[in-house]
Amino acid sequence: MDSARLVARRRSATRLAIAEAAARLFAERGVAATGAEEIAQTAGVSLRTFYRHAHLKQDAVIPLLEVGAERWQEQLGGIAPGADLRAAIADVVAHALAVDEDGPGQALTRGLVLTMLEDDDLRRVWDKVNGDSCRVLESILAVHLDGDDPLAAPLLAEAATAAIRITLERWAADGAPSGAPLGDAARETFERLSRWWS
Amino acid sequence: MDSARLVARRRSATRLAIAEAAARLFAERGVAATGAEEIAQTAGVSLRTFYRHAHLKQDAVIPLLEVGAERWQEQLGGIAPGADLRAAIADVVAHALAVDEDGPGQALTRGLVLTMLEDDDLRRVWDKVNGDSCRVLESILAVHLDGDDPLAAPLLAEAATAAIRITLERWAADGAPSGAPLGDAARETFERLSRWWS
DNA sequence: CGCCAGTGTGGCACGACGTGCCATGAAATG
DNA sequence: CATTTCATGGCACGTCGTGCCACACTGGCG
Repeated sequence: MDSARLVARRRSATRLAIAEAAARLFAERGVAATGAEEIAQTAGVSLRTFYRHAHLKQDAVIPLLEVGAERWQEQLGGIAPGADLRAAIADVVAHALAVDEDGPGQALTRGLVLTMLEDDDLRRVWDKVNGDSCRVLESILAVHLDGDDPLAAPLLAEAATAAIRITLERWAADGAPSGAPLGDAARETFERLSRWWS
Repeated sequence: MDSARLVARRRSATRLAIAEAAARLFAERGVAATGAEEIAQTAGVSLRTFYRHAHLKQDAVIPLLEVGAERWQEQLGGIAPGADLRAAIADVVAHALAVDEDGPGQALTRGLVLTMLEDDDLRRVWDKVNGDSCRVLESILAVHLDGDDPLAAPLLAEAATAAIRITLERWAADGAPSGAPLGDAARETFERLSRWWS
């Protein structure tokens, strides 16, 4: 029973090892100039194992972007049925980017985002991750407000993911966002995108 | 001098032939079960020529999504410097989806969007196309309103592309959008996403 | 008319990618 | 200790995507 958790930890550990090796090599030489065998060797796994965890070579970095994704799930699942959805989502957005504020992962994450925006292949991965996040969020929101407006869920999901994406892209490109914490910047962007409705 | 235009027409003709063949085969068997050689043969070109027009096998359908993209360019370029940007973009959004209203391309386009949303590989292409459109639009808008708010261009671009995307996805999935023309639906969605600022 | 760029195309070969299949080894269960 | 389960490794194989060269076509120039 407890073994399942242990196995899952080992799985995600190798996934992270592969992701970090891929991120480092991609940042150095780009995706096209990095062989899959090379990433696998750097991560200390076989080529076959590499492709078990990453369907495409470029997708190897995705686990690095999904840290904290499980936080979304529970935080969104814990919203009371009658609560103010917009305010609740604003909290989720702010909290999503407030993770490891000033932590050691800051520089690493920033370098990863920069690399993904510059490399043609990784930009496609960036678009896919954002698109998937938007679709997942929309399906979760649809449960909370089924009935009334069919556009409510898509628009709210779009506003939330766009706020996170735009904040991250500006942060990665322009350096620190004038000193304000990332979470607050994302919340402000989201509020600006969604303040017009109740 | 006129030859350049003629050559360009021949180029886009073969591009469209490849795109239509790919769209048909992808809809029938999916991307994974369709060989590149098969698409090339259906389009009447060589395998080498196919890969000259589509860097990736899945990207072969992109030209079908870019019809009318050049209309954006000139329409956006024709905006007066002092005009109301939000209203102008609303017109562009509405006009973009009003193209060949009730035309023969309606059913074809709807089938293509449906296929792209269902197939895992094509959904990545869908995300890429939308992301690229958003980035191009943002760079164009940045020229029109440089100076004041650095968030204005990203947010406006996001609202415009999201409005088009959400309208198209709902139209493809749920059938006709309760009788309203696509252009009007997209304009309404955009207004709703962007009405809060001047 | 003949020669010469420039350009789109086809054919070939080759490296890289991604997967199906089976064997191995380690950990949990009885 | 026997057995089941699961992640991994190794191998082979088909497909993808590209670099390179040759060919055909078109338009300009002496």
